Amino acid sequence: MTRDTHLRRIQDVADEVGLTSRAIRYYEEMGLLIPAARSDGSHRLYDESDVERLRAIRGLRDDAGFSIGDITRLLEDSDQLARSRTAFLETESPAERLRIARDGLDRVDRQIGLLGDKIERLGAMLAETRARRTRIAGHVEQLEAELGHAGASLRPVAGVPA
Amino acid sequence: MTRDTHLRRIQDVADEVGLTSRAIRYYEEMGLLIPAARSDGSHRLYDESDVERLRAIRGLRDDAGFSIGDITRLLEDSDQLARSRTAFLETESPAERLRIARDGLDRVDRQIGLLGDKIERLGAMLAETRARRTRIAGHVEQLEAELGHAGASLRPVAGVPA
DNA sequence: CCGAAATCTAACGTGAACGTGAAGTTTGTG
DNA sequence: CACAAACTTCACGTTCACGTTAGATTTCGG
Repeated sequence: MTRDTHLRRIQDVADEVGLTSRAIRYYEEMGLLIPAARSDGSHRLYDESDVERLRAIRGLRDDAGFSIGDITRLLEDSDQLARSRTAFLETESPAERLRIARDGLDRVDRQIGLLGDKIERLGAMLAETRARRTRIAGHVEQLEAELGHAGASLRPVAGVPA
Repeated sequence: MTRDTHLRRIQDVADEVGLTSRAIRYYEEMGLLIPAARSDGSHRLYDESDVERLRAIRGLRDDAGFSIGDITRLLEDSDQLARSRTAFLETESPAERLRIARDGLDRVDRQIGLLGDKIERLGAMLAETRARRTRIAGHVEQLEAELGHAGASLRPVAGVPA
């Protein structure tokens, strides 16, 4: 099971995912991730799953605007899901499997709910903004028609006083 | 033009929009809004447009997760749009009107871009999560079928050892 | 007009999310 | 193996977005 475990150091990883090394250490302090390994000295060493986790953290922070606390809870749910998956595969009892799967379903449903709510509210804002755009675009079109669609160079129009 | 100018005090407004009075004063410090008036003493007095502006601020903060700095820029664009609208209505020159309308179009397009990007990235996250949900739901369904869809009360199934 | 409640300004306090040294250790390279 | 670059662990500093007194007005109900 020991893979081509290509381990990387902190600054390397930080550069790739767009975080600072300090931020990564901070997330570790907050319990968001533990590096896959440490060197003989004690330098942090990250594997590819760590990198993906950091990418997810950055996405949730920058794109979704979630706080570190929110992210902690979301990832805890994800982690529990992963553990559930392992437990699921290791048990033979269908009843136990069902219980685990149902628990997992609840967790993803919570995540979907959070994301969905956020998207919905943002969508409402976007709709309002688009409505304004439509009105303005209408003005522009009509005026361009009146002016004979003269590009950026506007020449005076007969009958209109300066 | 002097309307039924129903002016309200800060705590009243704060309660309605779901902010604290301190937060409202802070937004004023940051230049986000100036109350419609002040009393003979110097208590802040807000009109309905102020209330709507505060509601917008709260939405951008809580729903979209924008920083106060982001919100400042977004509202500056909106304000410029409003001023453009006034200027638009007050000028007779079609050329000038077109220039104003085109400027407005650029501004709403920027806003739409910001919101759209955010929604798109959130949508990608949601899609991933939904995909996971589908897999888990499949497990649940299959297991429920195997178990004869016994609800929450699980009774032992013949042939399955404890 | 008077007292309680609300608001004012001004200033300091706070939690989150890191930034920024300092001082010592580890690692890769010539 | 020498040595600079990268890393380590503290620990204090900073910015943002307000919270929290403090002390002085102002407003409102009776």
